[in-house]
Amino acid sequence: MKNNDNPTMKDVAREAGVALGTVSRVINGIPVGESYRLRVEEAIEKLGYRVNSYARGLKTNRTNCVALLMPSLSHPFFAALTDKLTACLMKHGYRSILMITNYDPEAEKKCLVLGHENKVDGVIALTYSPDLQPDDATPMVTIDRHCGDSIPCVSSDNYRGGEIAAEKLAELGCRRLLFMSVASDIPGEVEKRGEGFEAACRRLHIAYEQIILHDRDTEAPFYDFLLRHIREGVPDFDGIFCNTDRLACRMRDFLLGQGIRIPEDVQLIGYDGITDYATGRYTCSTIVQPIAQIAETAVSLLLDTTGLAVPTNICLPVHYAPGGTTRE
Amino acid sequence: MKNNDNPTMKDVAREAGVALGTVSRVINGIPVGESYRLRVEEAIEKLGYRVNSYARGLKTNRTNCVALLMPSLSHPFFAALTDKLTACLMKHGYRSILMITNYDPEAEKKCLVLGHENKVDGVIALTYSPDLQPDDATPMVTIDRHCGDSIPCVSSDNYRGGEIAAEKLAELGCRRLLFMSVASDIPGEVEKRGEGFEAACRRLHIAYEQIILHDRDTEAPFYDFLLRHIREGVPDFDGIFCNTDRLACRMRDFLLGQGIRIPEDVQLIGYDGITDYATGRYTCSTIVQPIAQIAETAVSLLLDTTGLAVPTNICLPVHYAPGGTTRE
DNA sequence: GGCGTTTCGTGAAACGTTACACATCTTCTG
DNA sequence: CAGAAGATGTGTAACGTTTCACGAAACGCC
Repeated sequence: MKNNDNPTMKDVAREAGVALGTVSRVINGIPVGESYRLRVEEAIEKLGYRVNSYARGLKTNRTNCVALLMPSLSHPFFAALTDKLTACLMKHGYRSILMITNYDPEAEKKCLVLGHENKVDGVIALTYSPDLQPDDATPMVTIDRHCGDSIPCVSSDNYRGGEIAAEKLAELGCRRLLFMSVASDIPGEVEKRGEGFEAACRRLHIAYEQIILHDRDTEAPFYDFLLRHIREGVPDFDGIFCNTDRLACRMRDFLLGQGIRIPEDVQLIGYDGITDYATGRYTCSTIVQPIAQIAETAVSLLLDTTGLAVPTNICLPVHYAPGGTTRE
Repeated sequence: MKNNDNPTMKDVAREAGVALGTVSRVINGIPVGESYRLRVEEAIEKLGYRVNSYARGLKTNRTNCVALLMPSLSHPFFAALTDKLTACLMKHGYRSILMITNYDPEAEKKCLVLGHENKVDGVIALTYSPDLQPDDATPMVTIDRHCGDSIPCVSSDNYRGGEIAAEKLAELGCRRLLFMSVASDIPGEVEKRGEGFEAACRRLHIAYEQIILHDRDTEAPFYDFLLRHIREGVPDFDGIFCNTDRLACRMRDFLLGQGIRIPEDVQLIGYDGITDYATGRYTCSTIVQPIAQIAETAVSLLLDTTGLAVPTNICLPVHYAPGGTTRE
């Protein structure tokens, strides 16, 4: 499969006429006499030597690899998060091993075993088990789900996000609100969006209704629900909060197709701040999650883990971003 | 960072009272006497032994890791492809190391070096360099871009896809077509969609115009273009072909917002077949790429590489899928 | 100018596997 | 029944690094 005549440190040492240990020190940036260093660097250059991370990993028990557990990449939030996580890890000199779990706790466990075998230095998981535990002492950080006090979790302020959505809709003059959401069977941080929304509605004395689905694969019930609530082109609601931009975008598309004007007839707010769907010209209003910051926080939480520090849960702020108009 | 008292094969051997080699054979499925095998398996179970892939990789020079070079995950096609590739690789017992290149040829080269150091067994690249070469003898497969005769490339039939789009629009009665596209500076397979579209239009004697952008970051010129071509609510075009679903979806959203009916006033066809945007109720028509099949083909092309077989370019068929209506 | 102290290079011993030569024990064959 | 041919287990030498004890040279100090 591969012809394997890659030069090793030994070859470099011979070429440079120095000891093996000296080559190692040059490579690892440990002080070495100027003339030696130059000779070694020259030899490395000449031979096209590349370090073998497997030999290094075996010896040092550190691999510079982090496992990323994601339920799927077809949801744009996960894709964006994975994108940022990978970029951020690379910046820190880490490689990311991507594992797709399909929302399946069993698969998640298998991935952790695989990660253990692969000696990853850490795991960042967006898990759908209530209590995922690292397979061994590998450090782990979760996103959007608490998995016990020993595992730090980073999320954005979903509860507050829900509140903001309701407040914003109220501010825009809406009085009959609808909350649409696809929820996980095991409630995690994400489900707090609904709680926050509900609390704010109650506090503001605004009528609200909700439709919550547990099936990720079809949006048909949403359409049916909306159709039932549109009488002669006028919807029962004047404000809708969707718990993802993707959902908001589809509902918007549907409503526009029904001849309902947005935002004139119905105000629509999504959630996530995915630029694909929101925060541009002609796009949805949204509650923006600081995706890049979530990724950075997760990474630094993971890499700083000293074994001594107390695991911290970090909750990052969200904000409202108005969408563009649909008319010019 | 990690307490490291993981049991090794030596521990297992001692526990089971057999030789090291025997443990190795059990683990690797090489025939071993029944009683020995049981003893070893028991010891493995009892100690919670896990193979150390770094030791194994060092010895065998095979790592069961494949590097995935992707320009970004924020485009849903790349995300979906990465999702499928990873799933497919996992099924074959391979792990995928994800590398994000940001469409940057320099970054791509660095990723290949990183891959080499990490001793990946192969590389699957969606590259934006015209001539990406593997850093060493590592097998490589590209997607949607030919990088020389020695490197197999898998893509779908973009030229035909463009043709189909034009034919379909013609069939639906359209006579003034528009092609909208975001194109790469260095034309790859993807740019053939436009060629096919153009050729078909000419062949069918249908008028067409096109707007091709080279900036991935803004869609403003598209909106401006459309606005210039809408006179008193009536667009100059009765059929639009967008070179991605994402683009089609945004244009559709915009047109609907302008009060233009789809598909009554304007027929719209996207490209990719991303379920997020197309092929559902209330969604765009599209040319469907067989994403899962592309992923599977790339993987099997990569893993079957024997060093002897002639590199093959594979072109998979695409098909048209009608979108849902916007009215009920 | 001897003597500690620092600086820097050397060589060998790990790290946890696999693979291979060898030993041992059966089984077959003429 | 001797000897060849298979099974099957053992022990050890790699794989390419890092690390560490050691030695050699250079330096400063009273």
